[in-house]
Amino acid sequence: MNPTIKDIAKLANVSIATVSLVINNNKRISPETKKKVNKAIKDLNYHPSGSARGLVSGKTGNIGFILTNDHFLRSEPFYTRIFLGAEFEAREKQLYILLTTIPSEYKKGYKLPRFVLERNIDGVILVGKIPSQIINLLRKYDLPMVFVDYDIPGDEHSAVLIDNFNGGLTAANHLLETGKTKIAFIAADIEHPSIKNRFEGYKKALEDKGIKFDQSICITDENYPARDNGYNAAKRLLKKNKKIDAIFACNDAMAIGVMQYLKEKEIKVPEEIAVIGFDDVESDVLLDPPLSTINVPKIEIGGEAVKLMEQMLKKKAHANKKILVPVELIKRKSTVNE
Amino acid sequence: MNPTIKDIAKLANVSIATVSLVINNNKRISPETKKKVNKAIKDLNYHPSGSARGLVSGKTGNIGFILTNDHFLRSEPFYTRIFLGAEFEAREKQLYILLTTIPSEYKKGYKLPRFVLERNIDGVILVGKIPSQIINLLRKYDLPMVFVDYDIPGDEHSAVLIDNFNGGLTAANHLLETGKTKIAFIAADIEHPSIKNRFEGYKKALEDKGIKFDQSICITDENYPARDNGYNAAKRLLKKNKKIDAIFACNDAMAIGVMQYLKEKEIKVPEEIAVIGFDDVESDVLLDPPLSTINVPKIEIGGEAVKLMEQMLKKKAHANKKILVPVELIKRKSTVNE
DNA sequence: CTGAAAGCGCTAACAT
DNA sequence: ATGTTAGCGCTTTCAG
Repeated sequence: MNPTIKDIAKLANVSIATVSLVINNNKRISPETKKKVNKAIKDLNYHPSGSARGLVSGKTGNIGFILTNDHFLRSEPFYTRIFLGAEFEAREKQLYILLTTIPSEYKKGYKLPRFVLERNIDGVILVGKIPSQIINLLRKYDLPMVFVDYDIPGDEHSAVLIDNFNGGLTAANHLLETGKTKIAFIAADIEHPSIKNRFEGYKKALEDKGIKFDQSICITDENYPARDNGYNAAKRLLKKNKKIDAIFACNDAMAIGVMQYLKEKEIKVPEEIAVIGFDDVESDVLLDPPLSTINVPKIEIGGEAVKLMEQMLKKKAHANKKILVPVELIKRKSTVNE
Repeated sequence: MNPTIKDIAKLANVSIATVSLVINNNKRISPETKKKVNKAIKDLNYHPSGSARGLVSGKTGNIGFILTNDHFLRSEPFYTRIFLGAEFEAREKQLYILLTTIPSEYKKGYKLPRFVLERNIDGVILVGKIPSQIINLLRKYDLPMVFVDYDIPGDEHSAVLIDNFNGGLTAANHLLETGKTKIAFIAADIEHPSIKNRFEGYKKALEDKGIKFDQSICITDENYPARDNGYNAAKRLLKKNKKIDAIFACNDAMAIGVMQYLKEKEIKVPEEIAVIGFDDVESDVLLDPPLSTINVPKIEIGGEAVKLMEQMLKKKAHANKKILVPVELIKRKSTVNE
């Protein structure tokens, strides 16, 4: 059986209170007893029980990580990598991440994840777009919350956000610099704040160069930002018979679909149509040609979310801190030859 | 504040013991009181505290999921998808997965993950190759263990294993059926049971066709089964100036590297050299030509591991049950034209 | 069929 | 500086 605090107390000839104080590094304990107790702890290979601690302190050392089903199941490892970054940072901080998914659409009768109901977590990280009803339900528990990649209005929450506006701006500027002027934009769910911001950045870049924004070469109503829909959007775009010389896809998944369509139609990338994506997922380099994109530091984002959460748990950060993570242009052959 | 069992007892006019019995579905409770109590539970939106429950029952409802660092950081989402499968199944079973990584190499002074030391889990799933010293440390805690994709000798553990032998056999047979006879095999860490079994399957297929096994076209000493090393292995293979007409890579990551090398050398796939991998990772279809492979049902494997764990926790399964998961040939253009 | 009471392992007043 | 003690919220004998 595992040793308990009593065993340590007995072995070290002190009270359990003293042991507890030593465990928690209380300063008002003499060096000798501290040493004595620590020796007993080491000798018995003692570790305090998480449950017991949790019961009395109300702290579990766990952080909930909530993702919608569709984000979780995306084939491109975008949110997965954010999770990995979070897990990595959590380990450093001696915390654990409990991951769970929720439905993408709220339905009546929906129950919150068990870990919030049963208080198995100290705080919750919400990643990507989350139904507002669920956010409201969650608000009733006074759990620290950190949003990731979802910019809901209001100021009473913390968030780690991607600099989507600048990303959109940079991507479009890059295409402009390579001499392209008829730049199409494709997306799904333009109401998503992240996508909207990318779109705004794109518009701003055009505006700066004095190029008139043309809604007719923008597709923003595909139903999900996946490969198929990228393929589909490219098809729709070219069916219109507009002369475009570049496509800026709101994410790499769609860009990959675009590339596939262009390859089928034997349209030269980037000479005839340049393509740029957004996210920088693993498989971009496998494409032919490799896909230019805007790198989003996914691992870091996960890490930042956990850091922020930890600060909030220690009351070192206000519950409304926002972190804006910069992005970076990655030039590959889908936009520049050589 | 969250309601406790006392609040329910008060509201329902019963003792807390009765409430507890109702929660745990004890049969010797009258339908009326049961109804009364359940109403109170619903009215107050009560959920028992995980910590309190854990403290007294010794059960946490959490399962540890242990992966080595390098597996975790692999760019191909293989183990990640097994994790997703586990998480998916866990949710069904009202369990939570705590993921953590451990070093790939054991070092003295290594401490087990906090969740085992602090008894935050009821059982542990070990995925991929795990240093034996760590396995031994873990054995001291009497936690149910399920191994995944790692076939350690002995019978005192449960495992979910991939049918690697048949996979290797199938892959090689497929190449043979397309008329290839000089089939190279490339791998890293041939001591890994999974890889060894793939190799054995390959050998068996050759033997069945009466083709003599040729060690000189097998490379089994690359240091890690990643893209770079696949590239490297292909290079080494072709430098030898042997006439080979197919390459069977021990996994897709290496196969992707092979494809890259062949493309650079302008060697036609599959006409001159056919290529087949193993795993069926997402990006296979993006390659040019798309990569034939052996599909490993990653999501299912994670799910099976959790199911098995749950059975063990409920004592419905012996602690030495082995599950062998079948694999499937996926024909794509890297081995067959048309 | 239900209740009283002990106790799981720990923390945090409060004493000394 | 250290010990005593009262719970934290629950399960589980044991009585009734």
